[in-house]
Amino acid sequence: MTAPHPALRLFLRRLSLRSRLTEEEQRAILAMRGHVGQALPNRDIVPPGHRVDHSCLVAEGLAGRFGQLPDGMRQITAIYIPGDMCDLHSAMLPRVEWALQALSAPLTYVKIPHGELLRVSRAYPAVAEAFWRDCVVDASIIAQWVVSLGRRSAVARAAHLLCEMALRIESAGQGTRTTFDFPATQIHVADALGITAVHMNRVVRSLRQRGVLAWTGRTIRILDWDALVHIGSFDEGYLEFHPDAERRPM
Amino acid sequence: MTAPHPALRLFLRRLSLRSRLTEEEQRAILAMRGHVGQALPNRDIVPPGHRVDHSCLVAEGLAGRFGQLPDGMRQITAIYIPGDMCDLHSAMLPRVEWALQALSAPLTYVKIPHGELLRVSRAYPAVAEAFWRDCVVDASIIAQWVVSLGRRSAVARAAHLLCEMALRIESAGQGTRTTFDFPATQIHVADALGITAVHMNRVVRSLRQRGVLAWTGRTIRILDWDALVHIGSFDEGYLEFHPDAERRPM
DNA sequence: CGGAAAGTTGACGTCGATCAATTCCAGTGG
DNA sequence: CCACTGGAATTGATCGACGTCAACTTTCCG
Repeated sequence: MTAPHPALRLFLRRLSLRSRLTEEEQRAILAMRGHVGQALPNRDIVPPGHRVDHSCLVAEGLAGRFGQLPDGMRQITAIYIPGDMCDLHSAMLPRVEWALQALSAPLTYVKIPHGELLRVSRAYPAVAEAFWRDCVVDASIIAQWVVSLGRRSAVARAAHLLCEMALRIESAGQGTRTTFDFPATQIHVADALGITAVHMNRVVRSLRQRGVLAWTGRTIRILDWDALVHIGSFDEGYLEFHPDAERRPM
Repeated sequence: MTAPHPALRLFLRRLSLRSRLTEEEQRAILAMRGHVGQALPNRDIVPPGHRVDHSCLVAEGLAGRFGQLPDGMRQITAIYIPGDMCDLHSAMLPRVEWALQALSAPLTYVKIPHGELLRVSRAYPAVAEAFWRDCVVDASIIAQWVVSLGRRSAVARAAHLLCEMALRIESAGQGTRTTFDFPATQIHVADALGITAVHMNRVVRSLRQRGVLAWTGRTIRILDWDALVHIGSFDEGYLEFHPDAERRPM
């Protein structure tokens, strides 16, 4: 038996942030088999309108979930970091209506067949609930994006997203909340915030000039965390860290 | 044994749109016990920042999930119709960060204890997956809202939402896609679309003048479905109707 | 060293916000 | 039966955030 892929350990770490799993359940998750893949930005890893039979686990880099409009405009509806199973939900709804693309060059990911995921989740009810809970956390994050897009200014939206990414990256052990690798372009972030690349640039400039942010190349340094939290009126509650003692199946 | 509440039958109907359940599993769902509640708009049914021990199933009327900002602005992140279990996800994450409010006067709902939901889902893996899938469908809808808020104009957003509500209401057996009861106010819809009530009114006027929509009192009549679909560049795929033959646990 | 993609900046236009009335309507009490 | 009331709907005038268009510069990578 070969060693599990490091990305699976990250995935287990993410699950363990919100769900308690026994040794055995953890072993079962780590034992899932998959195929490693690589991808470059601007080409679909998962194309919309098709049926998929596997979920993609980010191993290295960033991935984004894209909604497309007939006029060519696109909107990112989720950003995934290492340890995120981008489309765990496709195990329940295998016909997908969105696209998955790399936001970094390169992106490394592991394709886990739905068969593996369902086998483990059906063998261990606690794993099924951990997967279910993971999807719920994803939905909770998307709901916050709705709030941002609906009611926050462009600068506030940017600040909020940066806070979110900082904490998620920190909790995944991929950096600290004030200094982390962020290989996406301003264009990608603009597509996530629902603004144009031009305006995104002005937003970044504004945050830079206020001495809140330093964003050079692929690294982001947050120089004034409290200010950023304030600008984005950020409240980390929705990220749902901290597993709950009562969440074990009986 | 008393008869199950009619709302439970609607809920089962909703689940059955996407998941296949055996007779026994269906009976187990219908056997869940709950307490009926009523609510008026503008008062929290579920307040944010608290732990809940039950999920709310809409029986009659409309409910909305609200995100709140410090400055008092609010954004609706989901609209629920009869048969929707508003916060089924709270069974997995009982500490909620949003509020639930009535969008109609009155709203009737059934509070189902998490204990009941978890008991049934742990007894029947297929039910657990049906619940999981239901949450995934909710997330899929929210993701479309992100696309709307990020990249569509106000009129397009309104048209898209109306199409969505029409199909959801039709599939719940509460009307047809062209004529249905919609007891929410323009203010509520504005809060869902991320625009002001004033502009919402102009949007409605525009759709009315184009002969697409008639919205009088609590009834909506869509006079030109194709036009509405076109204006909102609406594609119903994300609503995920039609259960899938391969979705049964083995 | 050359080319493409990303980043950056300015000028100008527009969609939707804001402010401020006014009208409509259901419910309520006299 | 009618005045009264408060929320919703409606409309106009004005303003500002962000989009659009069009350069130009920097960075990256072969």
